[in-house]
Amino acid sequence: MTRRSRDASNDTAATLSGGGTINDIARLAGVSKKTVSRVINRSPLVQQDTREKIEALIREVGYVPDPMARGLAFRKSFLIGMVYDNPNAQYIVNMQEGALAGLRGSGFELVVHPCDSKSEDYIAGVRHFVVQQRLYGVILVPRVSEDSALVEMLNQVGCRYARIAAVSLDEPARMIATNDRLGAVEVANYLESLGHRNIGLITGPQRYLSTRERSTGFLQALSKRGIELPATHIVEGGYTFESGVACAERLLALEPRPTAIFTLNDEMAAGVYKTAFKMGLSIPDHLSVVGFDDSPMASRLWPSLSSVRLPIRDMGAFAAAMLLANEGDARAAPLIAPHLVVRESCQSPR
Amino acid sequence: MTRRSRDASNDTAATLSGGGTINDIARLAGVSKKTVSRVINRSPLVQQDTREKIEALIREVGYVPDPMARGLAFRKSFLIGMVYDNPNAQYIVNMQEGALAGLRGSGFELVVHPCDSKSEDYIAGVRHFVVQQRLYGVILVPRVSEDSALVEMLNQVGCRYARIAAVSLDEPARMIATNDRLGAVEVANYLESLGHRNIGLITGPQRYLSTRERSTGFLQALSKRGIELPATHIVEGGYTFESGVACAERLLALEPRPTAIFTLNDEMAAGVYKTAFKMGLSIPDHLSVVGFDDSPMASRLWPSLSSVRLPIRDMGAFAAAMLLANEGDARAAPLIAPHLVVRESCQSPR
DNA sequence: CTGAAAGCGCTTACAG
DNA sequence: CTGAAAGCGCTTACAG
Repeated sequence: MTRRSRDASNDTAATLSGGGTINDIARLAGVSKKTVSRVINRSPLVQQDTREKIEALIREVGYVPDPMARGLAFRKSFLIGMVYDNPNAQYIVNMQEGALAGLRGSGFELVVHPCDSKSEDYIAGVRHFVVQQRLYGVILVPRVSEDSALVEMLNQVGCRYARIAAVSLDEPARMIATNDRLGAVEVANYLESLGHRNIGLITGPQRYLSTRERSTGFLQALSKRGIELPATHIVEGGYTFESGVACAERLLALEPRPTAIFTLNDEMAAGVYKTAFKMGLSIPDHLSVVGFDDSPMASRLWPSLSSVRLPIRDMGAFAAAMLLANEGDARAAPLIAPHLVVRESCQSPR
Repeated sequence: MTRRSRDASNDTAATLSGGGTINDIARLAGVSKKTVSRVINRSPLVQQDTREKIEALIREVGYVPDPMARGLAFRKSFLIGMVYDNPNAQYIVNMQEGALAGLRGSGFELVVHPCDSKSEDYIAGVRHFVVQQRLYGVILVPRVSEDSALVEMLNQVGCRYARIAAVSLDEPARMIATNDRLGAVEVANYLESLGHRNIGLITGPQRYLSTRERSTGFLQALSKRGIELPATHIVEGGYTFESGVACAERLLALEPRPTAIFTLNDEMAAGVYKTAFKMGLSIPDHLSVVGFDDSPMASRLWPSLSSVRLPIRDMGAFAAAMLLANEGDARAAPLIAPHLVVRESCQSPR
């Protein structure tokens, strides 16, 4: 009889559950399933040798607890959601990979939720997602991470979250600040050190936190080195290619013409390239350009574009680890530092 | 008493389950929970008016069945996996969006699983993912979709799948063929109609199905129009930017120099741009270029790159719908047709 | 067409 | 430190 049920559970193992149930382990170990449960959940209330015996058995049988059964009993799933409205595909994919790396070995999986933060009812959509799936927690990617109404809803339904944003917006244990400002400072120092004095800046929409942080960092650092950009040299784009083209047309019509342009993302930098080429200006001979994001395109443009890189994968891994940490263990993420990747798009003005 | 429990279940609704349990609905409707279960699962064995009453109640209360409880009883989760090793981030993000669109309203969610198909044990990784989560099904994206060992494992563990590949590799109900060949035919006809006769082709690795399909379509279509490419004009790249640079150097050293180059992805087309510019060749004046993928970069390059676009979002939606369909309803996806997006990178040879 | 019983594989709450 | 009972919210298998 015991034999029969073992065989049965092994057959099951081959096609369904991947190593029997908690009952199989309990029977094999000669303990109650509650004790096995304690081992699974790392309760300290298990005798050392009992624990080791059970752990060996679990490995041997290849037993993995069923997340749905655990979730049903816990009233929380073993799923982490990633909520995003970021149009930068590489950003999303890198973040996913990082999050999964942070989840590795925990039995948690990542479920994705793209959304449109401009639609009125996107918060209701996220709410439904979180509540129905009883998500353990969610990772909030810019720009949804900046939406306090979203965060309020999550607090209301009791869902944990980790916010990723250009600067800290929340308590450290729920926040990953990417310090975009530091990246922009590095660009300012780089351009100044090359000898540029007549510099143009193309920003994103001012309602974006990233825009405000990057602009502030850039302008303050220039100012610290004695360079004040006149208002004519700062134009607001829309983080799109087309807006980059249009803003570059305005900047490059100035007299004297700026010798360098910093765009707050790579999309707009590509737009600057287009305008410069159309005007017969060579990069970096006549114009130096720096972007932000280090998108795949940056190294494909010709000449290749110097750009600020954020450690997106690491950010995703920290965010995931933060969500899994116990309340007590939770600590702030280490300092995230963006850095400028120098390529071929800049030189000293002539 | 009835009142009290209603209130209680509403409190719960606010923070946890989003609208009570099956028992609440059953009590309110004055039926057994089994009958409610039949309504949820669209069983025909329910009287029309009973069904309507229950459906109204479900809407009113905002009841949504707990996927973990259902999954535990069904022995299958309400999760669809997406398994990929494709380095094209935009492809992945579009596919995710499409899959989610196909899943909308079904109560299913999408869980992602990037992997490295070059590593020896990636199949074990996918197996663990599928078995532990008891996935309902998986979407297989190129190139993992081409791996018959992966598919064999999935059949062995009894997991449904939908494969996306350049050409049909499986029974129609499990396959979404993207007909890459048709896209390449269109490019051949386009270049020939512009008057190009001396054409270069940069392929991907021959072990990739997409490469074989695209190459075949292109060469056959040219042949049909009386153009036979000599072996010197066909070079094998690695689908990378760098390989595009190197292959272009070889092609552009030929005498007479080709007037057009077709690269089997956009990454390599960007490499051709770089080589052409370095040699002082202007695009499209001296050289016409066509890519494949219609990546975001295609429209950002200067001049913008003509490229073949696949309806990736739709493919994802079809794949998801296919997985949810019952065995009987399952039917082949409609014909997927890639098409050439014409931009500024080609003109007649002079 | 409808329902009472048993069970999916875990955990919590309570004893000991 | 360990376990028996009850329960998480559903479904299957069996009756009627």
